[in-house]
Amino acid sequence: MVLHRVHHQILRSHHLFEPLSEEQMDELMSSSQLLSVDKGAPLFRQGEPASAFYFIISGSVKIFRLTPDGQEKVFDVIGERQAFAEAMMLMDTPNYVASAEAIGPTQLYKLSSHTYMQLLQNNNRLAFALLGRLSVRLHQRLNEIETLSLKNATHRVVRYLLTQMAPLQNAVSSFELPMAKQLIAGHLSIQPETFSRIIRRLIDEQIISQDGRQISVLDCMRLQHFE
Amino acid sequence: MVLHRVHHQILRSHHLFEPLSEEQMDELMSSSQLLSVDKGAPLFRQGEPASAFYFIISGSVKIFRLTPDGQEKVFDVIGERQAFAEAMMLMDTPNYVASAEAIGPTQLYKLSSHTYMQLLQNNNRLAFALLGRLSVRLHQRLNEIETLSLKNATHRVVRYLLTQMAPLQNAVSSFELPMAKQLIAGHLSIQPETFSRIIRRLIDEQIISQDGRQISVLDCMRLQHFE
DNA sequence: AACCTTATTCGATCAAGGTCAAATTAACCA
DNA sequence: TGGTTAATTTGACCTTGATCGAATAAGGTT
Repeated sequence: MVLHRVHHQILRSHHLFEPLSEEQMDELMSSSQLLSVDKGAPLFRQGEPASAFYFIISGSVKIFRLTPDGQEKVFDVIGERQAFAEAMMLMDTPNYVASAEAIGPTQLYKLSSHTYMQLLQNNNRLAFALLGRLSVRLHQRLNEIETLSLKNATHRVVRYLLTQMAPLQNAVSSFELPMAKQLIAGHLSIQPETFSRIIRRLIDEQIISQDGRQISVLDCMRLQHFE
Repeated sequence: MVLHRVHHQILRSHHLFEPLSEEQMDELMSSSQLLSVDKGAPLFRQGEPASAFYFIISGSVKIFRLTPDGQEKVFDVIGERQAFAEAMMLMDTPNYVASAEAIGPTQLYKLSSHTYMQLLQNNNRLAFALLGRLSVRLHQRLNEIETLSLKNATHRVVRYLLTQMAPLQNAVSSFELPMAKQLIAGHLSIQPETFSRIIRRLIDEQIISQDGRQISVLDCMRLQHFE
């Protein structure tokens, strides 16, 4: 019960729930369930009927599709205090368009799309919040398409590293890769081997340094203009 | 004036305008302008402040970005009776995230985002219509990302052809490429030469036939499983 | 129709990056 | 902690598709 109150606080700090009244919030929560899942646990599969969306309390989840030849294409990795699959509510297709799986031990809420949709009907601020979210997502996708269109793999990796350090304080220039290198490679549509080789080249050129999953950018200017 | 009435009819048949009352529609139209532009006319450029969205009466418009090396990446081609840049209204960034240019003589309405946003505030059905649009767009982008992630160029071209014939009647299997082959190649992130060669191979294998911009699919099954 | 411009096609060459095999390292679990 | 599995790295090789040059075809204009 105490936990629930903490969770309510966390949920409320998110765009999608902030505009709800206490009663509405309670209604939503009473139709939701808290899940604790292990690494690799599937949350939904592409094609399944979509009746819920999710909010992550702790851990992280990958959103992906399997390509015809069995390779997995990661569209997104969702972290703590973030929602996903919320766009599904509005889709004319009532089925998920991608699959979701925990990439580590994860605690998350499964929320009823139906209940949320009903709340939307009567709360214009809520509709606006959702509109805002969707347009941000759309923008993210545009950027991703641009990244994928970049000529060579090196550009893609460089751009990826730059986006990872973007939200950083100016002072530091060190960050942790948010997922296994395999997954990052998939995200950039290159092979793990190629990713590894490009990172190696950047290290050899003393543009970055690496300690496990920790990356330090030594020379940001050269990184930006690499190759 | 007669023209205007016809146009109103056309606009009203679109999701984004159907839920408006007559008065609201008049209000929106009075803050809009009808543009007639030639091929190549720029409508907006990436980075410009975004205060309007558009609806095409006739002709078509490409949405694109210029990559660092000057190549143009076409995200989308918008045709008759379709709206574009409507997602910009809600973006926190008040600037266009891509550029738009007519790819032929085009007649279109430039509509005030500000006015539309105000109408949104008081019309929940309108908000829902917009939400629906955005989620469709999002889905389109996901599919495009998947296409770009497909290993080889042939897969991309095949998939493109298949999506072009998807909206067709089952009986016929012939369609016209909606834009210059150059642009299609850009859309698929391959070179025009490569596109041309893949088409040639498909013709040689008697899977499709070509007459100018007209493509006929002779053997849909083999197309689907090509290579 | 003659002319000019742009788009498409084709051949030849070459480099980027995928594939396969194998070694090394990191992560996990009892 | 030892042992097992999965992830990462490296090397060698080879395919795909980009690039360059040039020919041909298709549109547009006067």
